[in-house]
Amino acid sequence: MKKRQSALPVQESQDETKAECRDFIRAIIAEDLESGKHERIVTRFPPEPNGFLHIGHAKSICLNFGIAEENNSVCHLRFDDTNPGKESTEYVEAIKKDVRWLGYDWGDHLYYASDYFERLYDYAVRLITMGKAYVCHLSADEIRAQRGTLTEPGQESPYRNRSAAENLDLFTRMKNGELAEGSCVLRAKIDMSSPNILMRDPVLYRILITSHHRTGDKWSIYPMYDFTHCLSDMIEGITHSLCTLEFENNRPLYDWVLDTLETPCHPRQIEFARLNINYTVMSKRKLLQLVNKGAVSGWDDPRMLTISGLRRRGYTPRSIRSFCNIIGIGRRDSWIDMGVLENAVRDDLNEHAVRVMGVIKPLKVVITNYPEEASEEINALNHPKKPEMGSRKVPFCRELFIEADDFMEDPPKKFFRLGPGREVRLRYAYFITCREVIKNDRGEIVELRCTYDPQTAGGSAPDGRKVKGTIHWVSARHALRAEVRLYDRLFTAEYPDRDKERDFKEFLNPASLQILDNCMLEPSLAAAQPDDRYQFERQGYFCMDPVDSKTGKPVFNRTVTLRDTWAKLTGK
RNA sequence: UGGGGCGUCGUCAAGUGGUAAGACACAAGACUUUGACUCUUGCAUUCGCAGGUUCGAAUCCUGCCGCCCCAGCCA
Repeated sequence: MKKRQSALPVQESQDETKAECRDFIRAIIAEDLESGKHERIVTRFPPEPNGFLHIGHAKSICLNFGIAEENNSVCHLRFDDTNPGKESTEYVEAIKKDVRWLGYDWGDHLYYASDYFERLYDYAVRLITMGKAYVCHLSADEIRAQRGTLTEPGQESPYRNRSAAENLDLFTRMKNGELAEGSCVLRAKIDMSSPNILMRDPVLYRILITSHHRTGDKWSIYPMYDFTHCLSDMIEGITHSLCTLEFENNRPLYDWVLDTLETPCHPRQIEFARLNINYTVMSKRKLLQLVNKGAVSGWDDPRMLTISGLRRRGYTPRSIRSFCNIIGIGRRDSWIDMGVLENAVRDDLNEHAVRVMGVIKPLKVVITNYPEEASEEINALNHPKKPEMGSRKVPFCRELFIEADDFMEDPPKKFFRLGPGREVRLRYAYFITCREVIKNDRGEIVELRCTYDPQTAGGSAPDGRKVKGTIHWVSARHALRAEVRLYDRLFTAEYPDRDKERDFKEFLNPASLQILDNCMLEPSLAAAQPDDRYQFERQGYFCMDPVDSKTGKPVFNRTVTLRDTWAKLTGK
């Protein structure tokens, strides 16, 4: 028999999103601290500014900045900007904004690999002098052809054994822009027969006659990742260089550069599994394709799992940190269900979001026994479990809107909402009974005629009678018109990029965005500010779109629905 | 097929020789003026498979199977 322990009744702060459970990386760090190997831990988050950050980066950010926080230390933000053709300051600024928004602070530890170009060049010269690097005139195709295969060793370049002096001269001319792009590269002299293909004389520098977003036209050669990253880590005194699993093959090269150069310190590279979430794609390259193709409105489209998309969708930084904490750090290829991310926001918003009433698909209701010109102010709680969050007044009058889905002419069993002759409660207001269904020429329901019971003010009956259903409503006369955008997953396939035959874009979900133009919200929402988040009771969490909202006509994005047992039951 | 990794519930994930934590999902029930929230209960005799060592193995050994990464002048 299996015994499950129930959750411990530990009271934790709502802001507690730090990892309580120690992953293998934190275990290594704790060990290095205890053994005295390091007195202080320094980590870094090193994005290339060639796109916007996504939820996968958030995992790395939470790891690196989280470890720094836990150890009273610092995490550097370093831009790995060594490929000028793809990078821009626009991306740099977007990345800084996103890291800050997530709640992390790099203090004055903002760095750029491009700041190290001069020193990197000096290290390259040193390698050449040591006879550990050479200028190679083979074309890209020739280098590929001579690199060998997974099972066959590579061929040594004919340029491999020229003198250091000659190499130095050539490398200087590369630097001075005297040589054409593609005419030659600087290569490490390691081992063309290494079983690790990355060690077969990897390219260290290439000529790129491209202007760099920070160094302009100063350089005509740019260092490659494998040469730059380890040295940048070393220069900054990084103790633990955390990266994703696909860089595992690069680690011997990382170590080779630092060992060969006999650098004063040698950061330890540790790899962890990158984040995968189903029904979406994660790589910047693919996200960029969606942006360029116009499949989404931009990097911040609320359907994108970019940090900026999630922000616009209504996710809170706290919910993203909590998500990163929940999924953990490991070395296995894993796929996280989209539902885990959604749960993280739900939990957070359930705790903090103000409740309001909003009708997304309006159906008019006329309370026939309510005086024509009358109206009243009904008290409504901002949060049912948190009286300290206060209450507000919601106007009520003869004509209202209710959710079209809350009425069925021929309701099935267990349908607790409105139907002909049925009585339900209007939240915080009165019991109403449906007396008549009005249809148009096409037979569509356009209006309901109901009566209310004045005795049930506030929503309870003095005679003690119960109603099964409580529905939300908005006064027609006072309603604030709004556009509401409902989002569904961006892809129809669980693993859109797993299919080798078909392009991932073929799996785009044509119904991922639904725009409802004629939504009716309670008037208190007129005070909503861009990015404000609410729970529309019985519907979900919504946030005011900061881009497309206009005065008098706000746009609300649905962050996530509420859990809906009824929909699940009816198979919707 | 060379090298490097990884295989514990549907999905994540603890566990590192002493007899399978936790979370999500799922199921049943309670509560409910949100079919929400909350609460209660259930949910791996078994750790990719097969052998072996041991009083005792998810943990050690051997063999096999499966999945991921590497042949950019990307990062």
